[in-house]
Amino acid sequence: MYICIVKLEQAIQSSKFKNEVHKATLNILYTAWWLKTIMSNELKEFGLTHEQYNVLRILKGKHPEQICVKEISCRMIEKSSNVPRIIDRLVIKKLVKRADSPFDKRETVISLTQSGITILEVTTEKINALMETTVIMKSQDAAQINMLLEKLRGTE
Amino acid sequence: MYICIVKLEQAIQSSKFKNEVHKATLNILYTAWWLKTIMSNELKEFGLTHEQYNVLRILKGKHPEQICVKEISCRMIEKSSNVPRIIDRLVIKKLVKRADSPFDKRETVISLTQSGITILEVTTEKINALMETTVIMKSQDAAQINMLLEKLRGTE
DNA sequence: ATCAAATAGGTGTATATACATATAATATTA
DNA sequence: TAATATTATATGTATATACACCTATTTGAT
Repeated sequence: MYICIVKLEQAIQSSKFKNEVHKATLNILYTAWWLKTIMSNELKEFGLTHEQYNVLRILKGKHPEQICVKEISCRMIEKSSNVPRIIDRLVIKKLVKRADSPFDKRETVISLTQSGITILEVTTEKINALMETTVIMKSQDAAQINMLLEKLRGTE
Repeated sequence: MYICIVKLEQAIQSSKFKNEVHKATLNILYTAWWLKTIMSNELKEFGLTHEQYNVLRILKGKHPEQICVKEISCRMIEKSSNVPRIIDRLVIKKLVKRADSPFDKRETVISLTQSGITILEVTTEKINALMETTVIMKSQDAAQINMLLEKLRGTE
């Protein structure tokens, strides 16, 4: 328990927390940064950013279906990401392609290209392997975190 | 328990998680985004960003002592923030001031101005009030989250 | 004492976030 | 049906993130 308390303190060089709830918010923010940094490090090798990877993952989930920009936005972890511009960069790299929607001319529909599929498979395998060695967590503890975080967010 | 499972699924419109650990990483990333959004919303009223607020808080912790840029960087929640430029904007708003270090001419030391102190007091009070109504969490649950997150990060 | 290495801070560039606005297409409703 | 509101996407601007590189200063080794 003492070691745990030390850790966030070391990370942000501070030990003055108003209370456990305040410390938990800082701990969540710090842990998210830590996770993103680890993943981005791995993605860098493939010229992908964390957000670009998130978009590719979302497209994979429905592949070979095409998905409109709006639907991708809804599924993003960070909602305020500017999806059209992330797509711009993926199009330049030929990992996704844009097309007009046949149903609604306002919509642009996006789908993975073959090289998008390939890069996604390789990176996902790499990231999964990395996560297994870096994020050491029992399934039971993970379930506990899931429960507590969702309790924390309450009704939203 | 069922409600909890639904929540992240709703947030990112997905229910396909490899396992509880994978779900936990997404839950942490999403919850951090959620927390930042709530806080930024409140800070917006004062023309501050989340990161600018973080720098002001760090300066407050040592006030009236001056702190060098490097030390501020070490204490940031998001380590890769570009502190010199965040300070640029705080200087323009006259919330902090720069000075040469008397000990090491490479260093720039930063301190809060009176209006920096004032804005920090007002915003902190606002954010604390907001957190108390938004982040509904028992001290015991918070302690549990702290323990689990630090366990997850392992040895770093 | 001098030179090489390390350190602190700043700057440049690409990408992302946050927010406002613009534009075209669709839906609504008077 | 014509006029209006809404929706989907794109774009513009300020700030932040990520990373490389530059300069001045200090440290350390010989």
